[in-house]
This record gives sequence, structure tokens and C-alpha cells, in this order.
Amino acid sequence: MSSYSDDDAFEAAAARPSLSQMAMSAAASARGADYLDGLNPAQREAVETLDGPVLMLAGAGTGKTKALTARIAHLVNTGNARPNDILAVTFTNKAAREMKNRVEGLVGGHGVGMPWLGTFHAICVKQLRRHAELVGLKSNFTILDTDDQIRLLKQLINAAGIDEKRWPARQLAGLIDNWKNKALTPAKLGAADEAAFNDRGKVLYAQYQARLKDLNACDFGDLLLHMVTIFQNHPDLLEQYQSRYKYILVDEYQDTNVAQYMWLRLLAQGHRNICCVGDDDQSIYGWRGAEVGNILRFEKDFPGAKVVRLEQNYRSTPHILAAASSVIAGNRDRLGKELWTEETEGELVRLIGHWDGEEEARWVGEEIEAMASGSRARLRRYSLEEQAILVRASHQMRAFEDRFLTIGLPYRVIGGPRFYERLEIRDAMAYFRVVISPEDDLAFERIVNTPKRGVGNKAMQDIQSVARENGVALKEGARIAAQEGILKGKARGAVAQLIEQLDRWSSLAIQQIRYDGVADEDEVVERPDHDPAEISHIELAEMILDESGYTTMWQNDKTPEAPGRLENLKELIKALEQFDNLGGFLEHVALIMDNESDEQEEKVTIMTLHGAKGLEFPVVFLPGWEEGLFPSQRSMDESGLKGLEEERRLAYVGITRAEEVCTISFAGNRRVYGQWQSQLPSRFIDELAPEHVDILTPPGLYGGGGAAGGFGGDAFGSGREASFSDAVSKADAYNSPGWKRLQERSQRLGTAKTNLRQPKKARNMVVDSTATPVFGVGERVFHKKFGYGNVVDTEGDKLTINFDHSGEKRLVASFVMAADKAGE
DNA sequence: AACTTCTTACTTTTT
DNA sequence: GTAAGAAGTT
Repeated sequence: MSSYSDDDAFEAAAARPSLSQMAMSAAASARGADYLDGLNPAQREAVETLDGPVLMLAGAGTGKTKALTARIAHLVNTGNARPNDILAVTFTNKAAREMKNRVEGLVGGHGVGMPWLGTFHAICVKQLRRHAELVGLKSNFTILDTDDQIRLLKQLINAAGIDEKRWPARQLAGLIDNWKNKALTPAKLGAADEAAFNDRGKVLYAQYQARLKDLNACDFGDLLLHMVTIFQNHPDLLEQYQSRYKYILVDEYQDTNVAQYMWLRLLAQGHRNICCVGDDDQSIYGWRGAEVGNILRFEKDFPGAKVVRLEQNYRSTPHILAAASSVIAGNRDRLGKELWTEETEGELVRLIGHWDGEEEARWVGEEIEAMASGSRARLRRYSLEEQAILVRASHQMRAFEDRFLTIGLPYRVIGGPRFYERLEIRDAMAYFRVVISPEDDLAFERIVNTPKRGVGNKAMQDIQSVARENGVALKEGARIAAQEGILKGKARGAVAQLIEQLDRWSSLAIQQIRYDGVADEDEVVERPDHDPAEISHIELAEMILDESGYTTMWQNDKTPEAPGRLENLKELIKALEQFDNLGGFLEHVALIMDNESDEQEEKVTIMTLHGAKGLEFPVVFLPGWEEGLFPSQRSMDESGLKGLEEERRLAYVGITRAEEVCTISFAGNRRVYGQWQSQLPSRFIDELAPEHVDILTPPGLYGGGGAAGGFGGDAFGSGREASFSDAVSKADAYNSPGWKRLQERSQRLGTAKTNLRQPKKARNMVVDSTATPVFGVGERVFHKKFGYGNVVDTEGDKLTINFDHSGEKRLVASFVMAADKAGE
């Protein structure tokens, strides 16, 4: 039926002019809707264009969440919609939480509840639990995580007699994931995809889906894919949902994949009241199925769409914005957008080269401390909380961690294995899963010999064959195998005992409602009153972990991680407090998978550029801007120009995280997989507009009191005996075409206060105004946002300009050009 | 079944 | 260089 390429589904319903909307909007203003106060014209337009498709192109730091929440408030306030006529979709739970908080304050008291607000996955789970039978599942299906997925696929690969070493399960999992992102069921795979994975891709995919159905389970991709399938096959049902969600809002639209796009399009068909918010320049998740195309194509997908650009930035100072703009300008596939700010003061983006990665880490550490103590000339004091290091790849973090540990600089690494992905948490959860769903084979397999009970490969195989012969789940198979004496010795007793325990725990858990998620918010959930004598789910959880011997296992473990793991188990029990029962908790974890910890100590943040999207820091360090590392070689090899453009967007995201001070750095030498390599500065460094960059000189470089000559000796500080070849590679790095070009340009433009060949004392000098293009009083100039104007006063490099249309503004000279050069 | 050695690969990561 | 996972050993 309807498919991805079927473009004209929306054409049928032409944009309807809404007379009521204008009247109501006026009424809302008259009533003094305070959510409209303080919106700039673009934001206001995005908020007040209620009917029909709207694309809100919101650049970094332009107040999109404000606009989005104001829009929801406006929909309700004008009477166009009741809160629960609105569907608002986000990508992350964090974003959903944030929006929920902000909307609650705005929409409270307007009748019917809250908008349908959640991640794509959370909303799809709700839908799927109601209609599971339409894709052959029961409504209490389990959601598998990656680990379960891989183990399942391994079994299938082995069963198919394929060498798992040459064809690893991970790879197949990746392929299947990709297909699901593209909304491809096994039947819809193209010829090329069928041939994937040693010609078995399609067959294994189909087998995997069949196994999932047997297990009454699905993976993350299925949540979307199943709902798309259901909507496509059941138009009547789709219609119900279309009229339930009268207005749809989507955050981070540039990150949607094909399946998500199709789901949205199906739901928005008809009324077409869909407002997508996003920034094509911040699309950095192409590698996991996000289609920038979705946002680039919006106007074609939704004819008559209104496109609103939010370009006024409230986050960063002008040089930072200008530097970011100069980099992103190198991308071809853009909708086009330029950030600007009313702010006129601010630092240049700082650029510095180092001898190697360790030196870079050392320098950053010192710089952070100087910032924190307030000893940086011209700069205010920045607490550790206000500073962040953003890296391209997580392995870069190590150098910083090592250095910060030795100097005792408190830091926090964001990312890495999440709480619910840790081994001990997953084990504990597997116990809970078997207790709640005795037919959960994957969970049973995980815990049957954890802690060690003497149930090894042989015993497991016996259990599996018994289960298969009797057509029952593993747990039942194990019961039979133990009773009938198929299992021998230690295994037999251990399994019998485990089964007895599981049965007992299950009966204790049975009164508790399994899934809250099945019921809609507007339906009353029947909840049995808790008998106070009855065991709580928290006590039950503790009982399970203690009686199974799991806690003891870690208490007896003398590896350094053991205490931390016990600590985590306690955290897990604590997390249960927020739920009514184990089932509800499991559902939450399957979808949320993160755990906010409350820290109070001030710390520097270290994280990846990907992790930093949506965040901002007064001070940002961007280390490792080197060819191969950033842009990542792999990205370019695998995806060519597309890959490079995504890397460039990542650079843009990085720079635009900074509010006040942005420092980019690179190293001339770096250890890559244990091998020393000489590195070239990143091409993105070449792309930085030199007039917005301040090149710093590393300490110790040519500044060490005359001992240094050329590239030899201790010229690079750090007490290292630099070898000749090291010196050569250092020289190579600084003689690279890009670096030279940058320096030449900087010198020509006179904005570089120092370069690598000058002594270090010039490091914190103010921009040398004599070398900057000078404008005199009365001169006519052009600014790309404010237009033409006359210089009325000068002070160093700061000009006071009376603009023809925007009035008087104080600007840094490098942001304006002579009016005649601009073509006046 | 548990321990040890060897091979291999190696961005980014949410749900 | 290292960490995980598989194969080989006790």
C-alpha cells in the first residue's frame, strides 16, 4: 500500500486556511498570554502558525524549546486544541522530561490532562501494547536490548551452520537494525540486501523475526516498524489515531529515520497539522539511520509548508558564532541559515597546537585551572562546572583522565556504559524478568548459571532439547529435565532448587500489575489495594538477589570492581521505589536505560561531541582537531563526502556549544593503536575564518629562555628528549599546507597575535588594532545582519556604528566591511 | 567447569 | 595499547 516513495499522500489534503486561528490568536494576545512575551518575531511566527505543516529551522541556541512549548500553550490557549489532542515527540527521554516540565506549567488547568508527550519509542510502545495482536504479539511482550539481540542472533547463526567468526552476530545485528530503521521487513528487502551476510541476510532476518514472535518479544526497531505495519494494514485504526492527535510536534526532526518519518507521515495524513523542529546543520546521527533528507525534503513532503528560520542566537558571543558559520559554510547540502547575535563583546576562538596528545592534555588541564582561579587575563572566573572538553572519539578521553587524576582535577565523564547496561544490573534484571515472565528464555539463560551453580554447556543443551521436545519455555524444560533425571548430579539439584525459588518469587509477585503502560492516561487504571501484610516489590527484589546467591557472589569476589557492583545493586533497589511493581519498573528500564546521579562536587565535564548536542558551556575545549581523527578517517572512507559533511556538522555542533570561550587544539604527534603517528591539523582548522581566531603559543615552545633553537632539544617543553624524527614530524605538522595557509592568512589579516615562531609573551595580548582593517569616523560600512551604516566612533578595534535601519550598535571591526566592497 | 593464553579489531550511541 | 571474546588447557 502506502510506501516510502509514495509522496502524494499529503497532496490530497490541501492546506486549509484557518480563519478561526487568526481570530483566536488575536484573542489570546488580548487576554495577555504571557508565554508570547519575550518571543522574537521568528519565534512568534513559529508559535502562531498553528494550522498546516510548519518547519521550524532552529539553529543552535536560538530558543527552540521555548518556541515549541509556547506553541503548545498557544494551541491550548486559543482553544484550537485540548492538551490531549496534541502529540509531541522527542528523541531522548531527557528532552521529553524537559518539555514535560515546561509544558506542565503552561498548560495546567486547561481541561483535559497533558499532551501525549514522549520519545518515538515510548509512544510506540503504548500504541503497540494496545494492538500487539495485529502483529502476532501479546500485549505483555518484552523489549529486548542489544545484548539479548546478539545472543539470539548467535544461536541462529550457529544453527545455520555459518562460521560465526567470519560472520559475526554483531554485524548481522547492525544490518537488521539498519533495515528496521528503513522500515524494511524481510519481505521488502531489495536484492542487494538479501545477498548481505554471506547470502543469508534475508533468511536470518526472517528467522530472527519469527524467533522474536515465539518469545513474545521485540527489539527497539520493531517498536516503530510494527506500528508502521499496523497503520498501513489497518486504515480504520490509523484513522482513529489521526483524529486523536489533532496537532503533532516533532523535536530534532533532522534525526528521524525512515521508519519514524513514515510513522509521522501516516499520523499527520489528513489534518497535516505537523510542526517539525530541527536543524539540518546539527544532523550528526546519519550512521544510525537518521536521514538528513527528511528535513531537506520537508517542503516537498508537505506542500504548502511554512518554513520559519530561528537565527537569532542567545548563547554564544559573535566570534564564536562567526567561526562556527565559517566552518559549516563548507557544506553543500544545507537549507541555509546564518546565526547572529545582538551581543557585540567577546573573545576570539582560540587555537593552539601541541607537541603530542599528552602535552595537549597537560595544557588543557592548566588552562582549566587558570580559568577556575580567574587568573586568565581579561576573562572572568569560570567554575569547573562551567567548563567542558568535547572529543570526537571516546578513546581521546583517556589522556585527559590520566592527566586530571595526576593533578587532582575533578572531572566527570559523560557517556560510557550506562547504569542499566552494567553487567550486575543486567543480571539482576534478568532475575526480575524470569520472575515476572517465566517464559522469558533469554533472561533464564542468563541467570541459570549466575552465580555458578554447576550448570554448564552440557546441562544447558539438555535443558534446551527437553524444552524443544515438549514445546515449552526453558524454565519449564528445566523443571522437567530435573524431575525426570535427565540432568545429573550437581546440575540436577541446583536446577531443581532454582526452579523452586523462581516459582516462589513469581507467586509473590503475581498480585502486582504487570504493565502500567497498557492503559492510557485518560483511562482509570484499576489498582488492587496493597495488603500491608503483603511483601512489597522492593522487599521481593532484595529477597531474589539474596536468596539466589547473587549478592553473595559479589561479596566473595575480590576483584577491584566488586564493591562498586554491590553499590550499583543497592542503587538499583533504590530506583525501585519510584515504581509500584517490578513489571512497571522493567518497562521503564527497557525504554529509559539511564540513571541520573546526584553529584554535588564541582567537576569539569569530559564528553563526546555527540553527547554534547543540546548542551552549552561557558568554556569549551575542542581537542584533537587532526586529519584522520577529526574528521574521522573511517567516516570519510565509509561515507565519502556525506561522511565528511557530517563530520563538519559535528565541528559546528562543537563550536556552538561554547558561550564565551572556545578553544580548539591539535597535536603534532599522537599514539594511534599503540603506534606513534605524526598528525596533520584538521581541514576544519583551515576553514575557520582567520579574523575570528586567535592563535596561541604553547608554553615551552620557543619560550624556554633561549635554550631552544629550531625544533630540537627541549623546545617542546615537558622534559622529553625529542628525537630527530620526532622533531621532523613536528616540523611536518606545522609545515602542512593547511596550517601554513592559516598562518599566512592570519598574518595578512593581522589578527594573529602570535604564531608558533614568536615568543610566548604575546599570548594574552588584546587584538592588535593597528593591524586590523581600520575604519575611521564617518566611514560607510556594511554588516551582514544589520546592513549599511556609518561609523560614529572608534575605540581600538571596537566601532560604534549608526546603522541605517538598526540604529546604533557597538561592534568589533572584523565583523564589518567597507560599504563599497559590499557593493553599495 | 574454570582458568589461561591467544587473536582480533578498534568512531560516534539513543531508544 | 587494550579490551573483549574465543580457543585451548588444566
